[in-house]
Amino acid sequence: MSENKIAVTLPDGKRLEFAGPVGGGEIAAAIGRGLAKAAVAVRVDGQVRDLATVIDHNASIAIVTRDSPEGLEILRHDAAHVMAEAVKELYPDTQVTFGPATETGFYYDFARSEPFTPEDLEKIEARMREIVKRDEKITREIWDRNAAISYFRSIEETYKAEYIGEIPDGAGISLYRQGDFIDLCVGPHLPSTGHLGQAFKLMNVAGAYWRGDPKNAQLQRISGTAWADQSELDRYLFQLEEAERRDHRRIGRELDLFHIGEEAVGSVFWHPKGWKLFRIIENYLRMRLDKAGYLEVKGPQLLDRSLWEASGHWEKFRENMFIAESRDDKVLALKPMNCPGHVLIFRNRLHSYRELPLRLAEFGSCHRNEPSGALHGIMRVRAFTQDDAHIFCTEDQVTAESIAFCNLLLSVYRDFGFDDVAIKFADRPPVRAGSDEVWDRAEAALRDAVQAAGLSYALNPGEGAFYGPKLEFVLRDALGRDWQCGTLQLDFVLPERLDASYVGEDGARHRPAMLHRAIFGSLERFIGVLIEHYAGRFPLWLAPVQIVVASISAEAADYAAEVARECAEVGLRVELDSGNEKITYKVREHSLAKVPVMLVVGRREAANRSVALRRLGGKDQEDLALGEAVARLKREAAVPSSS
RNA sequence: GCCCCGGUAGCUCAGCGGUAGAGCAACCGCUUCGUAAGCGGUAGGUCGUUGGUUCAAAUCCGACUCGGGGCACCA
Repeated sequence: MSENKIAVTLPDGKRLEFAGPVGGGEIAAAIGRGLAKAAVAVRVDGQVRDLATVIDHNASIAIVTRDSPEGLEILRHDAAHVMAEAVKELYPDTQVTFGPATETGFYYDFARSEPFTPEDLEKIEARMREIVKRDEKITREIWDRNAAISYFRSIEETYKAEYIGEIPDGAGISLYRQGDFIDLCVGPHLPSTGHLGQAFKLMNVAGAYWRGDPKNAQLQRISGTAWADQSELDRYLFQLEEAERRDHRRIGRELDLFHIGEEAVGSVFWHPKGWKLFRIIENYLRMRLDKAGYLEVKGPQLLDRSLWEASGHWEKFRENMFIAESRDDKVLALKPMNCPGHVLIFRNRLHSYRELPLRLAEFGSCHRNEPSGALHGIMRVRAFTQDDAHIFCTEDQVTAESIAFCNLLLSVYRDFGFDDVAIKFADRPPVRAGSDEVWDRAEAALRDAVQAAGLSYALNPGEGAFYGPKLEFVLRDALGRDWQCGTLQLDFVLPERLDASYVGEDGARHRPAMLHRAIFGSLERFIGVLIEHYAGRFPLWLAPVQIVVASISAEAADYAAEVARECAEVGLRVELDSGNEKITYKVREHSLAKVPVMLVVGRREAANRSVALRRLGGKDQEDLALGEAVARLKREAAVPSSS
């Protein structure tokens, strides 16, 4: 009898003994009633399992609750199953395929000849809520593989049958049953559909390929969001609204920064204020690059086909290049990248090892013929400006140059208010140029460098550039969203292909290593990120219009003009509003235009030669002498890292 | 590129078989006013383009185009 005893160890080290094999639910109940209620699964020796799992050996146990990360994932996965059940009830001719949890919810891909309409989504969501109320028990069953295949074939679920056919033979096939709905699934799942709760919402329908391959059938993906409770759901929905309010396309229009039109699909028409912002950012970075020992160059837009053939782009990326023809029948391409041009500049004369590292920088206009579906505002365009540079150096210098670059990049990001930066290391992709030996060296060198810089990184396997491994720098914005902007790529291939060399200490010619690097990636995209990060409320040094001087009545108009002149004289970007609107109207108008500072002047200020300084969104103003206000604003508007 | 949804005045949107409307913005007056919308008036649209159905199309159908949400892509 005593050998049947089961002892479980809880996360806090406490041990519980049971007379025999025991279910996860019973363990939770033994610990406490509250826990039993919140329990959705059990972790047995590190593996998350159904709550009903019977533990028949001594094990370390943790009860997974619905609000834990694992619990939430199970809940979302269940939401997908409940949705599939609802869809099968409402539209029995639909086939289910695959339906996982996502970061904020879940989706399920369905095969159905009729498209799902928004009204269908409402019906499906309503049916899901019913299924939750039915509180159907969810149970796990292990089937024989062939039995499972013929079962799914018999109910005309050909995708499921196909998928099971590819699961390796052996352990049996795990199925989950809830009500009349049976789905192939490894689990784990909630004890019953009632545990899902009602904090979910269907969001949209979209196309998705079976197994992500465009050659396969296109399925209909219904996605939703699901949370542990209603307040979490509400918070998420509010976040979505906030993201919409900050959408750079909306703010770009509201602040008159740029527009995008069908006359130039995928390109940006920069308006005066947007272009001012662009130039502020470009000049800031130019200043940083000058200080960091870069040399700015400018290469041609159109380059001959032969160069792209030599670089390898013609073979690998021609689909994405805009091709042009000259009148003497030469074929040229608009550059999609700056590197071949920089190599041509480098090898235009012989270089000594004493000149290395040589850092050639360019604000390079690049054109890439992106698929139409990929375009998105100014974030993903066909014509963009890279803050590109190529560092030609010896292999020995790679580490030091990489460290210097990482530090420069982090410092630049900080100046823009981004303190949270993640790094990914992308190693060799399946399709690549260069031998495995070269890749071994390149990957090792880059990894050494990032480690030497004292930075931690996550591996991003197979995502390197075709010519070399890369570091990707991902910044997190005010809404917690990630944006990949910066990159550092090590390349031993292109110098070889385009025959770049330098004369070494030994008098012989050597191949330089080449570091491709960008901090913003694309100026257009980075500006889009900035707009959303700041919700259009730029810090003073970035704001296209820093100050509006607004007069209260016509009497103060002359003085207002003088104030504006004083501001402009010290280099502040200022506009004058001495129109005959009421001050409340002016305050509202310039607040909506997100101008950081208003200097309000009326009869009183004109008499005292002072200004009332009002900050964007502020309630009260500060009365200052004109000279003091100007001096203070000038100080505040200083470009960071400029002194 | 693929699937679904959409395109009405500069912007936000109503109209959804009987021939185009509102608010804001613009323009013109009046108002000179102390911190997020003073008042009045005027002008503005071949309803994305194009073909079809109909006595009649912004409205129904097709194609194209642009945009949106995804998928795929992202050197």
